Amino acid sequence: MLDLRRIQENKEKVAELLSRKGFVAEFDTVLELDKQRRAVIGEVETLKAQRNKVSAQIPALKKAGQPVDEIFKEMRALGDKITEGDAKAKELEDKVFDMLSRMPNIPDEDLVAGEKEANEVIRVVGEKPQFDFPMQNHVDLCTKLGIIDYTRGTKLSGGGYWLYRGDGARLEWALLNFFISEHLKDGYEFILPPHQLGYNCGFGAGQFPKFADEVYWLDCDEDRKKNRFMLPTAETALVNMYAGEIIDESKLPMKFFAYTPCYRKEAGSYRAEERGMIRGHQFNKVEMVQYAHPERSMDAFNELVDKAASLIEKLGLHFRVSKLAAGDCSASMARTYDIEVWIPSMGIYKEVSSVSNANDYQARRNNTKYRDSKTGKPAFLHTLNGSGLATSRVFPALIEQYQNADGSVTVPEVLRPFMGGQEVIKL
RNA sequence: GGAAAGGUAUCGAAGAGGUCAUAACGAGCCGCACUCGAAAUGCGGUUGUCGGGUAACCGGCACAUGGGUUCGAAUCCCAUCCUUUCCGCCA
Repeated sequence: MLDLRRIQENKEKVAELLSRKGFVAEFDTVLELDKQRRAVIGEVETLKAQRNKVSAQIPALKKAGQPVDEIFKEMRALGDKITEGDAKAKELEDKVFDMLSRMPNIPDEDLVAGEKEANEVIRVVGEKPQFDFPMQNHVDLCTKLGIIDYTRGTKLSGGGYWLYRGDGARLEWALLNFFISEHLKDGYEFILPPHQLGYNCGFGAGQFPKFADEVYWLDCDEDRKKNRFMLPTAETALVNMYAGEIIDESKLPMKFFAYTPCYRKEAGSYRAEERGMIRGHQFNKVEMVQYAHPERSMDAFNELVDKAASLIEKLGLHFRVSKLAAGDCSASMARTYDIEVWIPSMGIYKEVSSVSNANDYQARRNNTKYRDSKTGKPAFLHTLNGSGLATSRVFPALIEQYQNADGSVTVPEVLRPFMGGQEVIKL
């Protein structure tokens, strides 16, 4: 949610920044509606003040045996006017709120305009592995090793689902355990949230109303606001934990991580190149979230980027970090860096982590505040999130980058403690 | 799923159509006093939000949520949500 005051004060600047996201801002209507809203509120409040004044005198008048019928008659007319004004104000308020809630977040000043093509690679770690034998892709490797069962996954649930089996399940679990142990070491609090969330969570995270069709809905009430949905990322849960609360400034930054599967429709986004487990309807992810003081959210952001990168680096995988152009950041985010891992068979880098700073965009939507020690007043805090990490790309990258000539796969050293010391996955 | 009770500030809790909503009474927290220090005690402070105003300040709203009745609602009525207890179900 954007701050209407910021729009009021600097319409052109905000419009320019939003245009970098490819969003054509039209503020005149909202501003005009808000002006009307304030005018109506002013009128109604004057009437209410008048009513309150008279109401306060009535008990005394009654006690003194004075006639009140005439006053009641006038008050009734006044009441009708108030009801009318309240309705008008509510209508205007709803319109303003709705319009504001559909606008994307303002990108940070240093982001360049444009889409994916304008992303900037800011760091490359490791090198593309060279193989002195015919390289296999992860689908073939996993199928031959019997560690991922695509056929039976499809049998159970259709396209976009798979089963982890045996050493595959162990490897997946080891990855998650490795991530978890690293976050615990860094002092993040481990959260296991519900996987089914209410509409307000999707709204607060900034994913609704725009992306409400891209999640799986439970229940069948016609009114979506009464239904729950399967979370598309743990961010949707974590970022709403303190909605409507005022957090003591000394508690910031608050650092959390959660493990959940992520459920996504991914309608129409399947491409031939995305075979195997690159894009599924359900994948495992450990998600990090921080609640930060606005003045220190950049520090939190850098910490999250470093954490995500260090995980993939410790796994010994070749990857790069990209600073996303404004248009490639999601609607809710002011700034996003992607960690992208090298998938040898595809010859491209695929996102394994997206680290973002929402600034106060999500906090405004779900009303999460901290008490500022300087002013003593509540203020919106900043929320940040980053995958740490999603396994659905790490797994294929790992299988492919660590493959051996005989079709076996070496287990990265950091994962061995989580796999009972196993060093290699083979038939 | 059924029944009953309930939802008021940081917590406990009173108020049961108006003169008690910043909201009694307890407790907590923050000052200050007393003290060598602490405890105890005493005094003072301690909601959010919206509108107007440079400000001091003025005003509106908020008793789970949304409606209704009324000149006036925490209080009466309706719907929804949630909590607790009991019963049922229990892979």
